[in-house]
Amino acid sequence: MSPPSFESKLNKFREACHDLGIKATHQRLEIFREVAHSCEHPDAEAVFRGVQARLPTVSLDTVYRTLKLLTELGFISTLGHRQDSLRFDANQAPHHHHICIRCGKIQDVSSPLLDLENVGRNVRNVGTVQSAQIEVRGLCTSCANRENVSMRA
Amino acid sequence: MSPPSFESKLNKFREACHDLGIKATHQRLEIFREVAHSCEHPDAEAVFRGVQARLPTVSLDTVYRTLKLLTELGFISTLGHRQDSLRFDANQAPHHHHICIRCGKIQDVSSPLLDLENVGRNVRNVGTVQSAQIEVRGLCTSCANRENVSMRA
DNA sequence: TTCCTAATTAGTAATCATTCTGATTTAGGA
DNA sequence: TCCTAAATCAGAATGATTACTAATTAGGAA
Ligand SMILES: [Mn+2]
Ligand SMILES: [Mn+2]
Ligand SMILES: [Zn+2]
Ligand SMILES: [Zn+2]
Repeated sequence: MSPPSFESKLNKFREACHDLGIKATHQRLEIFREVAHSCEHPDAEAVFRGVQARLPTVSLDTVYRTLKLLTELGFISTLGHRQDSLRFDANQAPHHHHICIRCGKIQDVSSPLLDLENVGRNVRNVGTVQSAQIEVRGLCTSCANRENVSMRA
Repeated sequence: MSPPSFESKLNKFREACHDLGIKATHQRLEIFREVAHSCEHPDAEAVFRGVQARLPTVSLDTVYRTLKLLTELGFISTLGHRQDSLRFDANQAPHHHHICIRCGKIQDVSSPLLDLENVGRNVRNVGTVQSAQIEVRGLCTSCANRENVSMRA
């Protein structure tokens, strides 16, 4: 099965807008088009520049709002995860991280799953490997427990 | 082998300062101590507050400068990437990324190495898994080629 | 101990991605 | 077509970070 065409995605987006009672504006459609047709993993500014060629008065704010909307609806996703500020780590052993999506707690995860040779074998065709890190997102045990308690109520 | 003690790391840092001709100030040592003794992956502000308890007149500027120094010297590392902007991806198939440390190019990497069940098994003790993403850093093929050419010169 | 200079301080300003504000436009149902 | 809430726009604000400034402190070689 080939990946769904952009046109079918666009129609899904129109439907979603209709279902949610939000407007399928030119801006929204063009912003989606811009991201969908890029293989560059563009940032908001790059999307803005691309869309500006077709909609000269589009505002950066609209680009940001629409990218957020598309992300929330699952039509696109973001790369990495945004935290409020840069964090520092004195643990220089190779390890990975579990980030709680509720409380923001970051815990170390060590795993033989991902050593550099193993990754290098998988990545050989795109480039060299200097470091690799897994970022796992989910609930930490205390947040997960709290969740369970409230579900039982 | 057990991880190197903080005292031995501290001595390495003192040596590095000596070798580089920079001063091993109280502030630098205390800031290193603060990060090294934290398991919380603190941000600059949190390090600042911690150090302030011992050095009431320390400045935030010094904390930032020292964290940067420690990172550049490889005594600590950073987590997340607050500097650059968020990037977006319309490829909704599960996949990972290779980020070129020279030119910033981001390429898709698909790998059976990391499916959610596999990760979940490894992470069970710290929490639940909602998503997981590998970020591999290294040189893209064109940057790696350029590197080779210049090494041959 | 002395001395030189790097480093620190307080305070302020610049930077840059992102978000907010308030006025204006527009999508799309009636 | 008309109408109105939703969306957009331009520009200002925000917040984390970095970078100044000029005066003061203090590391560490001699
Ligand atoms: Mn860690
Ligand atoms: Mn991708
Ligand atoms: Zn949590
Ligand atoms: Zn490259």
